[in-house]
Amino acid sequence: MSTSKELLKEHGLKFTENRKVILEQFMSANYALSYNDIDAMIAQKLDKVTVYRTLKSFQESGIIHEVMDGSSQVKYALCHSGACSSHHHHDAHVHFRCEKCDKTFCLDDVKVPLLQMPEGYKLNSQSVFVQGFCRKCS
Amino acid sequence: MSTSKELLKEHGLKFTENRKVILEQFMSANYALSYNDIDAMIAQKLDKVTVYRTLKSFQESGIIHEVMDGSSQVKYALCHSGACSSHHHHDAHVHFRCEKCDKTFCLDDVKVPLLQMPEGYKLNSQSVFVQGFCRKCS
DNA sequence: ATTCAAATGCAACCAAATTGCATTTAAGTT
DNA sequence: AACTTAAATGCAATTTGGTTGCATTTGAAT
Repeated sequence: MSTSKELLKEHGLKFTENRKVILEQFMSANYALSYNDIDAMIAQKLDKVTVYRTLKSFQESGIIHEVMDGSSQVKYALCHSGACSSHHHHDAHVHFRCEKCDKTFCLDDVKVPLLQMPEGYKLNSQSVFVQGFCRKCS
Repeated sequence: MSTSKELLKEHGLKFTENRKVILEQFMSANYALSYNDIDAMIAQKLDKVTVYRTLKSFQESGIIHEVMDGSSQVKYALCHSGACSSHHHHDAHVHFRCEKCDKTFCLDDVKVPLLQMPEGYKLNSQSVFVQGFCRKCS
């Protein structure tokens, strides 16, 4: 388990107080966070531009990855695979959105079978998004 | 193959000139369309509110379904299964986004494998989104 | 031809996210 | 420890994607 400082260093990012605070939100949550989630968690202490730019640099350096869950805001979650770096994400896991609590989780354990593409298509990456009720809400 | 008029009738929607025009864009395209795509195709002849509301009513009546492809705009594509109606979509197929031409296609033939959820999760729906190069761009 | 709910278009609005620019700060160098 | 500089930050303004309120028009059932 790295500290926020180590994690930033490992991905080539300068350590700042703001980045530490934002990164720790991800480390303490077990679900994907949107800008609004973060803004609420840090009690609106940071300018929104800073938060958005921080999310972008975290994503570009492979610390977090985008989670599509059909909501109007983009969400992000920590990359756990360790294999993520700049512009090379390795998140072949399943994203699960709970229809009751509206949280979206990364199910790192669920294996996604490799799909067979029709003739002529070349597959680079696949992502699976499922909905239902999470453990707490079932 | 239904005409646009028949298709609207079958889904309980009033036939209007605007709906005909918009629906025919979907029938002529083999890929998912965003508001901007449609606006360009019809040469900005309709108010954006009309287009957005038309898309919403098409979706709610089961004529088109939402396609998430990671782009900033929501896209839609015709429901081909025939099993779609109001608030009951049956689009268990794969969506494929081409990284070169940036079009997103419905691969109706590629079946989505049923995933095994971890203990405690209840699964309601699943959707698969893949990226790569399409037939034309390979 | 009449009727009326549904569809349309305009203006205004809202939410999410980005850009330009001046200021501050982290971290390497003397 | 002070110096330097590129990167990070914050404010204001803007852009983009989409929605709401309301008055007018239109499709299709009588």
